[in-house]
Amino acid sequence: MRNSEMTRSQKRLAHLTSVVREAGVKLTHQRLEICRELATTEEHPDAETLFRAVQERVPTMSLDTVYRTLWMLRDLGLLTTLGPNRDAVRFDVNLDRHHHYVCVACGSVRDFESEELNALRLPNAVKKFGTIVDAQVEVRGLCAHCKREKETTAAPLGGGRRRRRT
Amino acid sequence: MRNSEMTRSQKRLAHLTSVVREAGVKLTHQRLEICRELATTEEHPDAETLFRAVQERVPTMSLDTVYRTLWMLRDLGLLTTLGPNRDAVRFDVNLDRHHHYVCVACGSVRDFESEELNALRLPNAVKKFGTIVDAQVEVRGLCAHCKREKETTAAPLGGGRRRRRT
DNA sequence: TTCCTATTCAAGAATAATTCCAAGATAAGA
DNA sequence: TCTTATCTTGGAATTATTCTTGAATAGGAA
Repeated sequence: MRNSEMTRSQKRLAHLTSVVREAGVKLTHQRLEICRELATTEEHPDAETLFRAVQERVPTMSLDTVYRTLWMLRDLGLLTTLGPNRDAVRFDVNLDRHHHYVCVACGSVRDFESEELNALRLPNAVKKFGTIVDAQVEVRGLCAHCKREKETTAAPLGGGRRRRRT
Repeated sequence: MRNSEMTRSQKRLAHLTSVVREAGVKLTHQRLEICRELATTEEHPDAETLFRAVQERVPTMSLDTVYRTLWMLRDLGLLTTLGPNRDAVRFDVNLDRHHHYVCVACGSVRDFESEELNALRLPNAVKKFGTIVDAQVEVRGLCAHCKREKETTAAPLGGGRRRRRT
């Protein structure tokens, strides 16, 4: 089968599995099935939803494995999470129009303002989804502090997500 | 004191309290202190952080009150939460450059693409925060489905956040 | 001011997402 | 096949958030 004949989800699955393998991570039955599920979804599922879907094919699947696999895939750059990756809901009292810089490592968020970004025009397709109350840019990156930290201590893969409270 | 002489945080506090009052919501000691704390912060705190800060001035303050007050303020449009307002972390396997439409009511997320948005230029100030791996637009609004729902049933204020699983 | 009462609060129990732990399985190289 | 480092599981542990219930109080009325 030539690449051009593969469906979108087939391509995705091939990409997922090849990157996992190349990273030297064992491609277990469980992980393969999770990848399969991820490859076909056009949604933004949570772990529980994936768990339930995969469980139909692998009845012994555990929720913990789903979580561990998802964080591992994230660490390999194969998926992202929506919003700042956090333990708790965070509140924003800044009522002025502004945008966010989110550190993908520690979850800290910095505000910034930009007339140019405020003026951005949205495609018409968006209006079909529903009403629009706000549009803001979310920039993701590694903040200066975490970058320094990462250069000194290399964390292992799939190390979970929680930043323990101190 | 003229308005122009008020500090940013004084203005914020005045705005918070006046909107609360006008909404016919009792401005209790606890709520006032939470507003005070919110007015001074330039961060994006979680409920626990606010709780600890306010507790120094009001030792009997309960965490539940902080949560209830925050949701109430959100319902009045005085603050927002970061990211899609959710119970669980959600994952995004779409590796193509894309943007999100997030429903503020049900938390559903739709992807959309836009060459114009992909090309947006970030202000230099952002680069000082750290490295940049991605920039995406997050449009918030009320999705068609929730809009319809809202027109038929009006929910009370401060009704919490959780969408119970069905 | 004093009283009334709907609203609000505190404390702890309940719920639910996510992670940890210990012991048994298994992928993949030799 | 054999070996072993890595993985998975089920259940227990954590932790963010909400619920419940009886006590407290803001703000209007007398």
